[in-house]
Amino acid sequence: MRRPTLDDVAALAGVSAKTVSNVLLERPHVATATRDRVLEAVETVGYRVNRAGRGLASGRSGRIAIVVPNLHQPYFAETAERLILELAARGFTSTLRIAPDAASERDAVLTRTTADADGVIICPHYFVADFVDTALPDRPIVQLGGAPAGVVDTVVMGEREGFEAVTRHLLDTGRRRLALVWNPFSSGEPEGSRYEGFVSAHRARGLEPDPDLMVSGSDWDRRASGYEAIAGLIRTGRTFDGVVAINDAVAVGALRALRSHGLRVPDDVALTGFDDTDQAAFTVPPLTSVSPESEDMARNAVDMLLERLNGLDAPGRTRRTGAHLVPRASSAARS
Amino acid sequence: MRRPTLDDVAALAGVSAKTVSNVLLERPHVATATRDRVLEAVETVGYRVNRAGRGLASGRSGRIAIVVPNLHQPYFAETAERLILELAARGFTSTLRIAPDAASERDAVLTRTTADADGVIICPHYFVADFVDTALPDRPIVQLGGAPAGVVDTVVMGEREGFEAVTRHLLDTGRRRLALVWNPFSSGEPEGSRYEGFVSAHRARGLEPDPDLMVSGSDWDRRASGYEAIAGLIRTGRTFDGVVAINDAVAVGALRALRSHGLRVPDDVALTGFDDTDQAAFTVPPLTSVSPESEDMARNAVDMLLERLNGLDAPGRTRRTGAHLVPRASSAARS
DNA sequence: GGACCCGATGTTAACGATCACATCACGACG
DNA sequence: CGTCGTGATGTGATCGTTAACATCGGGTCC
Repeated sequence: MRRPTLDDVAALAGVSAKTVSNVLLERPHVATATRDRVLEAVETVGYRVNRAGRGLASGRSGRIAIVVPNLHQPYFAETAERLILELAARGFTSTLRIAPDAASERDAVLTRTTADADGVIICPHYFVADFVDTALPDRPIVQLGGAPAGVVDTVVMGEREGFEAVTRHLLDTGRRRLALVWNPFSSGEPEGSRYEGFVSAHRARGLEPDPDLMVSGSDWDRRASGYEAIAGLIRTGRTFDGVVAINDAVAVGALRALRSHGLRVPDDVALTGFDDTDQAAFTVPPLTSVSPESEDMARNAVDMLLERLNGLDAPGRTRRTGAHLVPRASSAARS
Repeated sequence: MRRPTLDDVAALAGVSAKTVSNVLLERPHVATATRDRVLEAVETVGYRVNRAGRGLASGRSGRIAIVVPNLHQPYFAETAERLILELAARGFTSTLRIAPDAASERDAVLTRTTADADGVIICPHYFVADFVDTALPDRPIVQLGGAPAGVVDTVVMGEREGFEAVTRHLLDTGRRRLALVWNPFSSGEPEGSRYEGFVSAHRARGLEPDPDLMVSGSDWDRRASGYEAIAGLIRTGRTFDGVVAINDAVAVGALRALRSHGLRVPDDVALTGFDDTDQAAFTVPPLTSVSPESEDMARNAVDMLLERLNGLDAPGRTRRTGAHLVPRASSAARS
């Protein structure tokens, strides 16, 4: 009951192991009759390739590392899910690395851990691109939703458009004093473009956002942060009739803060999120959000990675994906 | 700039490759001085083991496959996270397989896909243990939260106690007519023990649950199912003052149904979930739930798997973990 | 009709580690 | 004082696959 090897298949098909290998790798120059015979033999003996042997001989593992800060935030879980499915469709295995802090993110990317993996797709939390520039990694890296950096490919989602759309939506349904709730780690570019969308939508309507209404909580946890930010606004006596949250998690926290301070959503305050995570549809009231078209993001990320694996040598590229408003009850117009 | 191999390390340390290997595998009978010298050499040349080579020679990949139906349901995402971290702590890599339907679950378990993996930990959705018995897998399998089956090890969470606790909690805070909301796939054992807990808590108070209040929705999606179940109860004119949901996802759907039908939680109806997923703390109102002590579950699952990998040969074992009530506002006593 | 080319397949040698076994030195013990 | 046991290390083979190159046969081209 030994697990069958290439040689077993070869013997049965009456060819050499190399030919079997050629068939399985879909190499050119294999006669159709031979291929059929080999494939049949594969079936008969129940052969399955030994990844270790292949990996050793080819220098490739066929495995991509996906790095996320955690899986308990729906955005990361859903993104990881999409990536895994997309990679599987292209014949790659994925290994999931959880990198909750900057050090482990660095670790995961720079081969220290996850030594075997032909490439890395990372949803960065801290990733400031610094360490990628200082210590050049030895395999392709694609960043999903971070600030474009020198050497790595980046997929940026339609943050500017998305925030513009959601802000416009609120302004056009009669809201005038909009709060913007960041998450505490917003320092880099991407949050910048979110901010831009927020501002430009105001200006397009001849309005100017109130700087006093742009806040963030301090907590690591995004939802707690959203709660804290809104609680802070209320405590300091600011008034507002709409809240644009930087993502759904922050919005969920904000929602709870609004309710526990007696503000009704959407009657007193309209609320919007971003990412259109699964949870958005099931909050009470359902949360208006922006869908980042995550299938597109995943596909683009994998595309870029595979191009690199196929030998592409170029400076870091950037691809942009779209985003569209998903209106729900949390931002319904006041009756 | 070739990646350093065992031989490079050996040359620098003045020993043979085998000795280096012995050091890295922490084999006995290595002199301390030698070990130190080798480890220093490893550091100097920046050696990292080649998993493919090791895998080929040892017949082990050091990788465990985690199989979940999806990652967008918080319970699965959080469970996967725990498992990954637990495995990482024991020196194992994880590969995540998403198996949304029965066929792919079967596939993932029976080596067809995921050929390289020393073992499998599966959070079953459909898993009826049937196929494991018919086609004996060639590597250890641990089931997390399913019905105990013949050949595979199983971790069952404290479902009976948990449901008993949460039901008792509702009864003791004055609720009398409790609905039980299943999810549509509840046919097997584990749901049975949930049911038992629900019933036994009633009996312990000299009460009998009303069969008309035990319902499930039909939708695949658990939340939609919860929504549907409650909407159905209300539509058919049943009255109840408490809802025990089979898990948090179902509870979230139920919560939305209650609110959209004008029932207040907890004033009109108390509501409880199960799993204590991250989302429970941030619903409005926060959701009373039962924590399955998931660290324990993950640890037990990994423990059992490693025992098998270390050669244990025994019939399928079952380990039980605890569960405790996490009371929140959704089940607060009426004022 | 001979040189050439190219498609199809086989041969040999890695790839980088571990395993089973051999070897060696040294102290203990009868 | 020789034998043996044991701890420490080295030797050679081996894992299953693919890469590089060789080979072989038959058709094409001039």
